[in-house]
Amino acid sequence: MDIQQQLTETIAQAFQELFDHHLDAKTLSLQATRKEFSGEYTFVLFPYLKVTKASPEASGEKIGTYLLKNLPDLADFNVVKGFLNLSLSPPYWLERFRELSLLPDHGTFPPNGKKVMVEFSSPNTNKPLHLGHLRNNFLGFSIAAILEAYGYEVVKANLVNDRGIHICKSMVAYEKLGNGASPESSGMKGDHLVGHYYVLFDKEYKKQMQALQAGGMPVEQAKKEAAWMKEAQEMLVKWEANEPHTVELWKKLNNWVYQGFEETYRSLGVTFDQYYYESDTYLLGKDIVREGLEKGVFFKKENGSVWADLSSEGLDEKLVLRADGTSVYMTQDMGTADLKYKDHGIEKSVYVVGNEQDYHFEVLFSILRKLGRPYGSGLYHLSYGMVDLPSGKMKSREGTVVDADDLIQEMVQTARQHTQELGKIEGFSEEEAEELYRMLGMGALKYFLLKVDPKKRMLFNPQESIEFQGNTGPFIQYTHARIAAILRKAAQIELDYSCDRYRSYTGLEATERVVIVQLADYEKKVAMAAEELSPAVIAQYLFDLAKEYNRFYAELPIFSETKAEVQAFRVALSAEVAKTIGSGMKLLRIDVPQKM
RNA sequence: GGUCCUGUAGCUCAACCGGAUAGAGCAACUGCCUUCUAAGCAGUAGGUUUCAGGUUCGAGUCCUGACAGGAUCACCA
Repeated sequence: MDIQQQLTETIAQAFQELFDHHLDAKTLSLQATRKEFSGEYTFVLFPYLKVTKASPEASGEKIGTYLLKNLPDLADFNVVKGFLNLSLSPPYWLERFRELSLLPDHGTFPPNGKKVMVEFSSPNTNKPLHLGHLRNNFLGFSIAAILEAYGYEVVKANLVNDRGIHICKSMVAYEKLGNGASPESSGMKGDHLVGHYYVLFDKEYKKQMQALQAGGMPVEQAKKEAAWMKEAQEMLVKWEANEPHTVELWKKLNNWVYQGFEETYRSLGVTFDQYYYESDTYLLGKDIVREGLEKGVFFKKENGSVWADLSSEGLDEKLVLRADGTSVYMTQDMGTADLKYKDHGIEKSVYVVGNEQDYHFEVLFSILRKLGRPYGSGLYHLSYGMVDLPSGKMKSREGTVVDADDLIQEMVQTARQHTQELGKIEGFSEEEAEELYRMLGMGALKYFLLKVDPKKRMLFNPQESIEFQGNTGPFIQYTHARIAAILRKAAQIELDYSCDRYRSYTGLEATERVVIVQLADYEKKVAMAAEELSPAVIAQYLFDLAKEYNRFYAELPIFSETKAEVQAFRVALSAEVAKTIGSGMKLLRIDVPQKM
């Protein structure tokens, strides 16, 4: 039985015997003891003073004494104000550590037989990826790993938005100004090339709009009347009508974009199990509209448009089908939800999409539940905040975006420069050094974007760039590399640090105990990260673990320690920390080096 | 205007879902490399948790109301 459970049950017993009062152990909770007090777990007495009919101090003393008598693993207790702090014995912690170190995959839960789909990335094919997409990709890819560790079978899906007016804009500009340019002829990556024409479209479009307005046309009308916009609209109609030339152009540009994306995904290390394309799914969902009408979930207005009335849930009416019978975003999202279920039989579905679409997903999920979909209760929107620049929001048309490819390159370059300045690549081959720079640069970038609570907006300052010291990816990677050096040395001197070598160790320093307590918490953190869909939980945990380990590392000697059992224990402790860092960083999809 | 989210140290972020004296990192300052990697460790300084009420043994956390920032409210995607 878990020690916290033992403690709470014994506390319940104490209440029974000392105060003749029944308490359900499940309602009792312990909290971690704050650093400045001694103990590992704390029981808060305030809520029970009416029962004990004594001062907090006296109550604490009584209960503490009882626990001490009845729990062999408890070594000591103290009462500060209304807080009963409990210290478990060194042998308990040592045993706990031994158990952990014997687990082959600490922090990995057994399969729960359930299937979850994580949809993320989902780019538009009219422009390259930027910093905001990076947050999305890292979140989605990481949460997929976390859910897998938590026992789910995970399908990673990418729903590519490859059609629509925005693509047509790039197509129009390319036809007018492209002169048959290609990635090969221009030397540009495919997605950047297409994005370039998207920007050109916008420039020309603005010019045309201004000209019309100068001629006295109202803004709204000018927006629609501008020549290029009309052409883009026509292009969209032709595309939907399967007009060969348009489709061919569309395919050509999209393929360039896909090649560009593939390259970016490769450097991000992101992969998918399933691709969906909106060009295949945009017509789905109309049958669901029919079904909803029959079930009375939707209703038809006089002009023939179909709506969902969600006012009883505090939402309002939402269009699901236009009067002309064509679909809207909501229609195809309903259809795609069914398709996902049909393809994979998932009971849980996570959509990694920015919080600007909170309302959309609230409505979508509500509709699907009303329709009685079997997967309805397993729908989650992992809503994340925007990445802001000091100048405010990123706007692709205004050129204030931080391009993903550029940023990756800069990060690797910064890592290269930093590492070389520190003179840390002795004995590295050229390839090993490059591999390390990539690992550190990407580690810094991923950690930077993942350490913040996904729900919150975050700020990225390009001037200050991303740090390599303090609460960063490289700090954790560094801790891992440090330990790897210790393990190499242990191997070299053939030191045996298996658990029976340190059984006789009784001292257990405070810093050592702190590290063990932290290690023992790992599994719980994985569960929390999975339930809250928050990689930040893991990131925060790893930083704390690394920090505590580094303190231990600075305070206590290992190889110059004379007692064999102490030496063995400290190496074993180090090895376990490295294992946990490796495992946790895997959940963040960050690689860790053996040397740096 | 309606709805939703956010507001914590100069800056970037935590705070285990109501508990102790609100913690880290960066930036600043002071120490520590002849012993396992100083991308590290120890320390100093930095706070009326936007404001005003309320709930209770106890509030950064819950409720109400201001204020500030953001998102959203299209027969757009």
